[in-house]
Amino acid sequence: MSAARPLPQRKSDQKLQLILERAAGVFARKGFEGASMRDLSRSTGISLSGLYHYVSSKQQLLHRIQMDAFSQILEQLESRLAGVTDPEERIRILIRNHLDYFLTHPLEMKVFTHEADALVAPYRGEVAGIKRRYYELALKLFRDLQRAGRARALAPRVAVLALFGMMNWIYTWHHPDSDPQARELAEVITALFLRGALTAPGRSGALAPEPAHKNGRSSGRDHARLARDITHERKHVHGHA
Amino acid sequence: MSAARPLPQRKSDQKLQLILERAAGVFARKGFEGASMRDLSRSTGISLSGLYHYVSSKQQLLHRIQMDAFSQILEQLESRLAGVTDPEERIRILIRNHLDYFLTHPLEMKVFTHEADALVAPYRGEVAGIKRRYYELALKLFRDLQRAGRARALAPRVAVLALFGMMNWIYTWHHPDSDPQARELAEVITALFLRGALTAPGRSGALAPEPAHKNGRSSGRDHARLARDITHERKHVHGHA
DNA sequence: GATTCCCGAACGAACGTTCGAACGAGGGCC
DNA sequence: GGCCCTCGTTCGAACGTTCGTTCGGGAATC
Repeated sequence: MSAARPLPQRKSDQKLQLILERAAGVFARKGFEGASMRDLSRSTGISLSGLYHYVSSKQQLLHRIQMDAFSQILEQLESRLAGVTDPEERIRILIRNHLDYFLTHPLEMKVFTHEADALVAPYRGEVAGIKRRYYELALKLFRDLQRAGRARALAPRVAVLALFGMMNWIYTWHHPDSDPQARELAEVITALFLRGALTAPGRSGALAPEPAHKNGRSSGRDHARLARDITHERKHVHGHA
Repeated sequence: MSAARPLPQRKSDQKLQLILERAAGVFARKGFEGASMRDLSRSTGISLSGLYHYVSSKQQLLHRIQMDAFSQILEQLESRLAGVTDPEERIRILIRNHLDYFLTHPLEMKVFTHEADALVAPYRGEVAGIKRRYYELALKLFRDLQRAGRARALAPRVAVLALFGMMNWIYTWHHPDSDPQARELAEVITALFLRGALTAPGRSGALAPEPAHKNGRSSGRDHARLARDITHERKHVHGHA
């Protein structure tokens, strides 16, 4: 999982990797347009002009971050899908894979989710291409589920994009030290997407075809946590009370 | 529905309204940081310095747009909920109301969805406050559904934010002239959120407790449309082939 | 001695905002 | 009517700052 990306050998590769990491952080915090190359210079310790030895422009830097992230997530998904044939299980893998990458690379994920429109002419098309491959794969997965007679006749485009909405929106509210991790998050979203929030209408009293684990605490806790998250001023990164 | 906001009387109020509308458009197209007051000057026909007669700063302009949008959506929701007691129906109203506003004010919706973090100190808190009220209302609606024994024991915070994810993500892919309008969109999302994508496991052959209307066309159409949307270069506003 | 790495200084452009002067409509006063 | 003064409105020009990027020249490495 962490050895998927070839470790940088040469020293200059390491420095480029540092730049990419810090750039993802700076872009995530201030937005692509709001972040300056001087911010990045400060964050990396490399002089402003020194950055241009590794990167040809700010645009290319964003392009590189987005391409790396998408390539990785797509590649990992394809490898996890290999050999699995059950359509429902394949959807579960898609969700789990997306959230795994999301929560292990929150900065990169925010950048390629939130700054999808910031790229211009030459770079834009390339990112759009890999993004399309990803969405088309998801669409195919959903159609296979329908074709197997296991999914409702919902418009596949809307259903799939709604699913991506659930997942891609997470970066706006997820706090790693107080919110569920990838496993539980994937369980909730999978349950919602596949079976919905309602209990079966017939046997409304006797539920529990689902795991239903550790969710008795629908007390005031979530309430207070949500309120804090929505209000959260920009500074407080973690260290929750 | 359209007469909810008092029509501007005085001439200068009309001009302020024009500025707010165009600013929403400019911010939606270029992002808050990426848009300049000179862009807005060009878009309104008002001179750069002239804008500052109506607006005290760029930040205050964004603040005003976001507050107006959120006030309107929340106010309309509360009025639509009045008198309705069935928990499931109240959730349906929330979804329908959100999407109605979304699709009638796509620019404003994108601005307050995408630029939620662009505001700073004095303005930030106020927007956070009204946003919190909205999220807390949604959370209450979901808890009521659970308390009535009609919803699964999912973590309410995650479930509600997943629902908002489905809806708020729409601005990234929805094209008004080729995608479903609010009614159908609300139906799909409501169906997903409440009942999920899967058909009931027992009677997998005989489906159709849902309307299932006009979804026989799971042909290559959606596929092609999705591909186009994901790839869409910045220019092509409409006029789809 | 060539190549890679790195930086201080500067470039021109664009940014948000301010300033002072002009304009036009309106009202009281002669 | 003619006059002045006011007030809401508008603008060109400029302020100081920050932006992305470039350039020329040094150090370090092979």
